Amino acid sequence: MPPNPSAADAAPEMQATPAFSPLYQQIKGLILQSLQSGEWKPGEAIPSEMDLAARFRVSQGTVRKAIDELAAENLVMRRQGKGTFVATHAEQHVQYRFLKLVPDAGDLDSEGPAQRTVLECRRVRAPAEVARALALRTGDAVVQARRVLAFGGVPTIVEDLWLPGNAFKGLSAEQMADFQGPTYAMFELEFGIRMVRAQEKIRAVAADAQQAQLLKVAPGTPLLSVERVAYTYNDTPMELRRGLYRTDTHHYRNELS
Amino acid sequence: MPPNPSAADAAPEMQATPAFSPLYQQIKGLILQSLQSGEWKPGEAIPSEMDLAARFRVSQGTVRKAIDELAAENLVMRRQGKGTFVATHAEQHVQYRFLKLVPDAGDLDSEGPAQRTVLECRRVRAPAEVARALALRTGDAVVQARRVLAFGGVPTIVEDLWLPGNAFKGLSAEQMADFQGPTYAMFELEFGIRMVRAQEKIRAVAADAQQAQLLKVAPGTPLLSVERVAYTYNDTPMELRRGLYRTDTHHYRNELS
DNA sequence: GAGTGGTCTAGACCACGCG
DNA sequence: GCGTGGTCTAGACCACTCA
Repeated sequence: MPPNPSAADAAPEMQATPAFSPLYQQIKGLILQSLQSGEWKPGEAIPSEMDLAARFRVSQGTVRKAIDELAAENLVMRRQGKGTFVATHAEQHVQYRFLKLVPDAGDLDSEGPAQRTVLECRRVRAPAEVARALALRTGDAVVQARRVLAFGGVPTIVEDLWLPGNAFKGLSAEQMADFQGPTYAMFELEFGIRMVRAQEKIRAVAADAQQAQLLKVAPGTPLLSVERVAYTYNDTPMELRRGLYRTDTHHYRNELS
Repeated sequence: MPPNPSAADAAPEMQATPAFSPLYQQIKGLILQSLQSGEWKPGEAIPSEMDLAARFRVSQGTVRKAIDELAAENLVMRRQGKGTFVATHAEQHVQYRFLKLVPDAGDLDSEGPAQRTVLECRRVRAPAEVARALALRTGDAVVQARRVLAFGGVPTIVEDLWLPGNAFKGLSAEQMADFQGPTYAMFELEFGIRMVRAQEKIRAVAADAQQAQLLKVAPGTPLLSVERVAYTYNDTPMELRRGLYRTDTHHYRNELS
């Protein structure tokens, strides 16, 4: 094995660091490419560690360390005795991977799934702010959707979604309403787009008249504003979502370490 | 080496799982005990991997995996070429490890450190709710403190702290105001208590008259209510903190994956 | 019992920090 | 140049799953 053959070959420009990249990072990159290219679909098993080791001509330990990192980033899931599987938003034991709103009391899943009401879903031109978040140009086509989520019959979340028009051609309100399971699971199945990580900006705001009506609260009620940008592989932003959460019976839970 | 000697020895009671525990987990537990007992102080280096391997009579790789997990939990910090160091809230390049409020624009540290105003700091009897959060009994002694944090002269956070009276004997308002650096760093230095992880419950609330005055906003202004329980080793709760954040110029940032 | 991930070892060598 | 953590290997054995 050449000690460090690939890594930074292209442009020998200014770099204080020689850009040393461990073998296992390079392997991780190769596996990531395969994930990205769709060589293995969400929920499927990827080849065994031995197979991958043979394929890349490295030891099993090196593949193992690469997969360890992918598992830590939730891109892949290991199951002892069975194999390593491509992560998916469907059939994941946590129903909503990115939703951190939990009921104040009672079991996490005692509520069951949310009841969805899709109010709107149409193609529009991206406003400047949306375009910026999605790395598009102002005026590019985006799909905009608005919906209300209720838990146990109580409307709790109203949210607006913006999605790049190119990637989400043909997305309809019916599709959003009828699909069983997380919306991100539908994105995987119907559009082949996998959300892999997200970043949220949280604020407290007062409900305006329309929002208040949708959530059945008094206008001016404080609501949690959660602005989320979700990314696919390669740090490509693929969704902007702005949710308003009622926090009288639920709260946003966060673990710090 | 006996294959699995320690682990669950004490009570052979009902357990569907034979409670198999890998060697590296046991080593991790031993290192954790040493951290807990204060054998190594915050900021100090722990023994090298080779030394620990010799001490516990295992291979370096096993120690390494144990330390890997401790590092992942931010209990310990590795620095290549130098050693492995006990994590500390002082001199950590992120000034405030548990504070996720960031300015909407500008560098994260362009604001500099917060200006603290301690309004109150006294011993009281724990109300039921506080006692529950801190695993005390109602009426036990606790230290209660209230303070305002300002950034660039703008009051942005008002927060109440509750600390177990036993562990924080003698904590004074002056101490809280005068200490340079994060409050959690003071807890380490003055009381030998290290906060290791925390859990937050976030809600949107309306400012009452007093809160509004302290933050110089109109009464009724929506504020982020952040209720944090911070834990030392062993999942022992050692602080309850309730902060109210202005979110007109700042936001709570969260990364999901 | 075969196949998968998980643990453990022992040894070699590399990158980094510091004297 | 030495000691530290970091990488890589090769091989043995263990725990889990499923046919």
